[in-house]
Amino acid sequence: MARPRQTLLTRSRIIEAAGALVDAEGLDALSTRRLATELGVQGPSLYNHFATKSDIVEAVADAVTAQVDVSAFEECEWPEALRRWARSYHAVLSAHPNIVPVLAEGPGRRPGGLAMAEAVYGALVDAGWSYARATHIGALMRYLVTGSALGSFALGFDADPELYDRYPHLGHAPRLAEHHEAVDEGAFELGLDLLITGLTARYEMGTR
Amino acid sequence: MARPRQTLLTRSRIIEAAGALVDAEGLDALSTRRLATELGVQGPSLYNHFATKSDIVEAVADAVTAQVDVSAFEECEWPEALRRWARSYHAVLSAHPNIVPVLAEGPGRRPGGLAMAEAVYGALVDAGWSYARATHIGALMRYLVTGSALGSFALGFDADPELYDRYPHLGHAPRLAEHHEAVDEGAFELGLDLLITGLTARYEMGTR
DNA sequence: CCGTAAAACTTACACCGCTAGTTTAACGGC
DNA sequence: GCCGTTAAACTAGCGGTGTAAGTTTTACGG
Repeated sequence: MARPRQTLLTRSRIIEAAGALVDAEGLDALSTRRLATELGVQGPSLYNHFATKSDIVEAVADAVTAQVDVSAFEECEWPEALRRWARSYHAVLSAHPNIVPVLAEGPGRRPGGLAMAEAVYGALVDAGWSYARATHIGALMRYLVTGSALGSFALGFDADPELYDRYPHLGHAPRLAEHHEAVDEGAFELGLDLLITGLTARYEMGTR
Repeated sequence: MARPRQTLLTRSRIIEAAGALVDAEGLDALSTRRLATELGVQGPSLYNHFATKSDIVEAVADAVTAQVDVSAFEECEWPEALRRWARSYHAVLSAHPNIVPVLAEGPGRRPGGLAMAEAVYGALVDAGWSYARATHIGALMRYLVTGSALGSFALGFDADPELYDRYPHLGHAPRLAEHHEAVDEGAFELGLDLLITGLTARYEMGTR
């Protein structure tokens, strides 16, 4: 086959298939040949639409980031807006856990990430926070959201019970895996509450 | 060469060389052949000492985790102990940033991580925190430490200034890279303070 | 002293990201 | 309506990856 009468590939079709593959089988399953097969095409054909595999991964990551709802910053006061944004962010990452390692490595220059940073940073600065503090707050929220989505803390302890015999306090650890979703949710919500109430207190004290 | 008169490889020698290689050139530079060359040996010889490459990486990660100082939990009240532990954890990860993605994926079953979890969880439970809350707090601290070590937030914005023209609030973003260490430190210290003062308040209110 | 296990080796397989060059179809300009 | 250019698929192949298999020689325990 040479150039087909109707184009087989599109950037968006590639991103969609790559995202589905990552969601279904993880980042390691995303190879150029495998992705091409999924699209009914040969491996190198992808390079007509993306310069590198990394660009494809970045595009998938950006598509996920774009799903985060930042509308709260236009509708609410900053504390409630932060809360709603963080929950949306958290929900999106929970729906696509396999791409989280890419997102956690940094915002990069993905347009979705930049748009999100713009919304958060802008709202905080407009509310009166200093540039430095607004940056810190944005970074902190990112730590909380990506941390809780990246490698479930509870799921890390799924090994055989005898592994914990030497650790007197970790006796319940193997049972953590059963409730890992509740544990991760609980930690996230606790962190969200501590951060936002703490920030609100500082804000009202005038240390912005 | 067949079996040498004196053994060339040891698990600890391999771990040391792998750690140095990762520190110097990043995770991607760690290939079995490259590591073997560094050790004056052929690639597959490593498999006499480790079952998989992943086991080598895990061992490196564990060696890093083992450097974290948890002695504060035996010497201080829990809030100050959390603070000192988190700072030690943060310092260790800052000294070995290239291995952080592995650590951030979860505690796994690495003995160093388990020992750390045991110390933290045990101290919190002994102080009166419920099992669930102690777990949440440990997870939260991990989010903060790994998040701030994983992909510097500030360094993410190193691109060309014109990238930010469309984002009115991100005008200062390119200059973030200059102060990225201060930004990351500031976010970490702010988060640490917010979490610990918030937890102290809850503790004194009796909601443990 | 000898059998066994260990620690290095060589060879090789299947896969990886990606480059180069080829073929053919679509598109814009005369 | 042809025609040069560009685009989108192809095939072939390079250098690299993790690792399995089998070989050789040495060290060690009975």
